[in-house]
This record gives sequence, structure tokens and C-alpha cells, in this order.
Amino acid sequence: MKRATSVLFYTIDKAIKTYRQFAQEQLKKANIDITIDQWLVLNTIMEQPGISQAHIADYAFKDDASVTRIIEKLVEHKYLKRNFHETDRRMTSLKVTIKGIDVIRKVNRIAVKYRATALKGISKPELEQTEQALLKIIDNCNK
Amino acid sequence: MKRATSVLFYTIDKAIKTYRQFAQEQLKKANIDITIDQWLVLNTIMEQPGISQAHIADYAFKDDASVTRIIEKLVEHKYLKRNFHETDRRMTSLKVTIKGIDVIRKVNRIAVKYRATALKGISKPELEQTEQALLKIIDNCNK
DNA sequence: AACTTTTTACTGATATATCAACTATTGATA
DNA sequence: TATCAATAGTTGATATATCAGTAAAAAGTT
Repeated sequence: MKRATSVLFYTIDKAIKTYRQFAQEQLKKANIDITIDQWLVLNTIMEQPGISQAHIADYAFKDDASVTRIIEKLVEHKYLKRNFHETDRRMTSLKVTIKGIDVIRKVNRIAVKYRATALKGISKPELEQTEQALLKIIDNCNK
Repeated sequence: MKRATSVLFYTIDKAIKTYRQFAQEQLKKANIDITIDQWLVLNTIMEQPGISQAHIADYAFKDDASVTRIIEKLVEHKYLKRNFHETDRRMTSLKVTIKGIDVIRKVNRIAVKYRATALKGISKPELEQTEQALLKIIDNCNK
């Protein structure tokens, strides 16, 4: 981990890992039995009912295979019900259960707080500039 | 993925994943048979001969267990030799092989380029501000 | 309608992350 | 020195990421 050009990527990596650990810890403390990634997928389905797994993958920036397996876990936990799609038999029909709705509510309540904690002391312009820089990196890597 | 506070973490996650994919792709194109994480560990040992696995974990921000397994892969690939430490028998003595030195050289040559590509169009002050914001997040999550 | 391409999802293999439990060794201390 | 605590590393279990390959269905084309 050296100077200037290389160190930023190291810091990005460390920041997201630290944040994830922090977030997961907050959920554990609140006795909420779900991983951050599972929540992300579940919440995506909640917000966009009828969404396909491929679109979940796009939206949550995950691999198709990961989405398939995360959905398996969500079904095991009874946060989600999976059925065949009525008109397109390639697709699955995904329905968040009452238990799933409940866990999302709980997570969201806590998430608002820990996100604020994680961003404390960073001004809005700074946040925006940071986001812009990251978007630029994403763009640069996609060419 | 909603407004203001939550979106940044999503962007951070996406940025580091996109960058990793991009970097890994560059190595593949150059026919270099090593993963980014393996390189990170190997390079750390190269730069700090005699370093313990625990310190590698700290330095590369990885889990102890991950370091153990990454080192296994590096030994399998013959990039690294592992022996018992002479004075402290709990520790391992890690030596980068000629083949290891060679692969590090190759990666470093390419890494300089792809890092520059990934950061193209972002000014030095912007980079520094971005880094500061990320460090602040890390700090906030560690309290 | 027959054929081809695309889409959707799943599966297998491998790599890494994370947490917890564990062994062996060393260091501290009573 | 006998005991206890700390350190270094490994291992197992589980979750996720990534890539490649595959099957089934749907959509497009001739």
C-alpha cells in the first residue's frame, strides 16, 4: 500500500468493509437475524414487486448466481416465498412474507441511525463530491 | 437504494467491485495467473520481509483466516515458500520465490497503468477529499 | 412452423470473508 | 516452576463473489 494512486483503492476497500462490519454488528445487537446482503435483496423485492432476479442483480450490483443463493436463504428464513411466474415460466414469482416485511421494518429503523453515525462529520458537499469521484471511477473502469 | 444517506454506501460498494473486476481483467489479459487478493498479500510480504501473518492481515485489512488460506494458494502456485520460524515456533517464515518476485514485477507494471486509468479525470484535491471522507467513515464505524 | 438468439435462472467450482472454536507456543506471574 | 494469559496460526461452518457452463422458455427471424 503505497503512495497516492494506489492508496485510494485500499481506503475504499477498507471503508466499505468497516462499514459492513459495523452495520452487521448493529443488526446483531438488535437481535435481527439477517445479513446485510440478504436485506439488500429482500428490500429490493419489497420496493419493486414483480422484479426479476436478473434485475435484482443489476440493481443491487450482485452476480446472478449470488442472487439465486441469497434468495434461497431468504426462503429458508421464511422471509420470502418463491413460486413459478404465471405468464413467463422461466421466471420466479417472489413475494415478501409478513415475517419478511417485519424484518425489513426493523432493519430500516436501525439502518437510518447507523448510516447517520457512519457519515457523521462529513458535509453534504463533501458527500456529493465523494460520490462523484466514485462514480467517475466506476465509469472509467467500464470503458 | 434510496436517497442521500444510503446511496453513498451503495456507490462505494459498486466502485470497489467494479475496480476489482477491472483490475482482475487486466491481469487476465496479460496472462498473469494470480488474484488481486493473492497479489496484495504477496506484495506485502515482499515489501516487509519477516512480517507475521497477523500483521499481514492488519496491513492488507484481511481476516487472519483469509490470510492463512491465501498463503496456501500462494504456496501452491510456488510464489511463496513457507517454513517454520527459527526462534518463535508459533510463527511461519515466509519467503517470496523467484517466481513470486517475477509475478509481482509483472503485476506492478500493469497496475500502474490500470490505476491511472481508473482515476482518470479526478483531480488531486478531489482524490484527497475523497480519501478524507472515507477515512472519516472508517473512523466513525470504529467507535 | 422450423430455426436461431436471447433471456432467466440454476449449478458447479473456486476464492474470499467472517465468526467461532481450537492447538501450540510463548510470556507473565505468583 | 506451576499456572495462567496472550499470541500465532489453523480449521470448520456458513455466506457471498465470480466465472463458466447448462437447461428451459420465450422472442425473433426466415
